[in-house]
Amino acid sequence: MKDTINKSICDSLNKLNIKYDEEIEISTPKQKENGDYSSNIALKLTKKLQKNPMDIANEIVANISNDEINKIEIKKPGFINFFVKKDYLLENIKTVLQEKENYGRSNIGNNQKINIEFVSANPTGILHLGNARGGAYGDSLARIMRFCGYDVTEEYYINDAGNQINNLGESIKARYYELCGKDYSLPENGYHGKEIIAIAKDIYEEHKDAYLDKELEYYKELGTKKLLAKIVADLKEYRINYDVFTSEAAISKKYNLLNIIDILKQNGYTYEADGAIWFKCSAIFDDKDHVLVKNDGTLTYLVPDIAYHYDKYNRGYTKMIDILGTDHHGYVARLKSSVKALGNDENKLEVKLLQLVRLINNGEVVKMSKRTGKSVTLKELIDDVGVNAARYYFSRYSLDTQMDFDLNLAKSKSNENPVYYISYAYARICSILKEIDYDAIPDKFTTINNEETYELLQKVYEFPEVVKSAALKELPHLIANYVYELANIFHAYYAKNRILTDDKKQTQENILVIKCIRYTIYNALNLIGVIPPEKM
RNA sequence: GUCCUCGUAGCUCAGCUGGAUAGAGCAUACGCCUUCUAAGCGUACGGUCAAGUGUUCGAAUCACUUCGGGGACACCA
Repeated sequence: MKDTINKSICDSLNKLNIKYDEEIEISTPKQKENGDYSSNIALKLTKKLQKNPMDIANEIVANISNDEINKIEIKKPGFINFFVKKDYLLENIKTVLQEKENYGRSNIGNNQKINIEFVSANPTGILHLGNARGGAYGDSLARIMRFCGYDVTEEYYINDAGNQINNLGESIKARYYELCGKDYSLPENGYHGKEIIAIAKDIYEEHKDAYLDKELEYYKELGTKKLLAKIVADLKEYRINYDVFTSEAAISKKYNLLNIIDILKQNGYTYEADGAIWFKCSAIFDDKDHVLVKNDGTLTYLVPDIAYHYDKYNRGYTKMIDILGTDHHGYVARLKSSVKALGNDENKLEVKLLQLVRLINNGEVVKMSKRTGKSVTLKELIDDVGVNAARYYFSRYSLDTQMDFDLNLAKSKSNENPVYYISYAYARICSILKEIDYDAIPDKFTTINNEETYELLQKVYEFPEVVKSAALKELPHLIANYVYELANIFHAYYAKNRILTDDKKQTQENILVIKCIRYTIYNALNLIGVIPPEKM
């Protein structure tokens, strides 16, 4: 419908010989008396034409003729308001019923290759709340973009090398020795999570003290393997299924990290100082240089990360999205610098920063830390409130809102989570359809004529646009909010209108209408990883 | 100290490439179940959009300043 109005305005402008290069904005007014659609084109043209906007609006309107439009009004500063015939809404019912679970799908992505890397938590512990947020965002975005015709790869980067894995190994070893009654102190930066103790216990139960002479390497490998398996299992339960897991160790093998440093050197972005090799990233985007090779000859974390992104670039994506916590924000400039220093286009790499989730316990902020093991795990969250509630909860806010999370409150109030409100609408529809179902699509709808139904259908009609907008702006929460609003309109409609009536034709058409709602709710929820129940 | 980010109703948040009277939910008060699920619907109450200045036909939205919350500033990752 917007297209039709857009075209009408364009035609009118042509007739008037007015040139307007930007896209004409057509919006849907909040107040009903301001029409179904509205344009501010006259206001935009005031400066250019040096004329009163009301006069411009009048001229434009005088040159519009379109039989899909009922009437056009011009309001105060110069808005042009369109009141349109509702036939397109009835036509859209047919579209929804034909497209079913594909309603809302589009091909704006044109098969572009997109890589979304998210969570990527080190395998030194299990996933916690912050990962739940990043996970919900990344996976929902992937689903939305796929629905819009992008070729999306969901990727997890495993930091399975370096210092923190040494610490992991040491931590497990220490716990194992403890169980064997031997003394072995936990490293200063050791991990204190329950899962670490559990791994040590497993070793002890299986081998008693026979493994005391095992090398550190054994503990490292075993720990990484077990924790990663746990992470993957938790993610799967959270309805995230990655396409690719890339391991830091594998990247190091593939590229020989020294070669990466050599390329940086050849491009003139390194220098030596204090016995270390530095990355001259301040010459690009960063405000400080950083060390690549420490004076003891070992590499910093930066090198494998640079190699990893180099590898991603080699895989030919048109866009790569990294989702990181705001605590990594200083890292972005470094990373982008490295991309550019290696001769790649840094604009293809987009870094999304999510505000960290603060955990509240008994009214006090708890510092979450994997090292100390103080946090709420993803698994606990899922077990306590369910996947649907958790996914919805984290999908409904934009990434830059700071969230306080109170697990007790979340548990006690889980019924207040809007996901139940939406599910309830879905279940109500399913329940009616269990009574009577009807499939045949009529050529013409003859019984639909009340405002609530049109409002409902209008919302359904907007769904594909909302999906596109969510994909382009990379904002999954638009979907979460949309489907809530749809449920809201449905509940109001349901309260006022009987769906099963004495009139057969009317009942049939009502059934078709609520089926549209059902498909739309289902498709929308599916995009944010929520599966609505048919019964509540 | 430098940089980033956030500040909208009592609470949790939408709205942000500038548009018309700033929206929901929760909480509070009051209504609505003989009929398809009351996990629902409706009404009321609630706002100097942190403060200020600027940009312009028009600012919650953009720019600058100030104040407040959070975060980052390692030869840790």
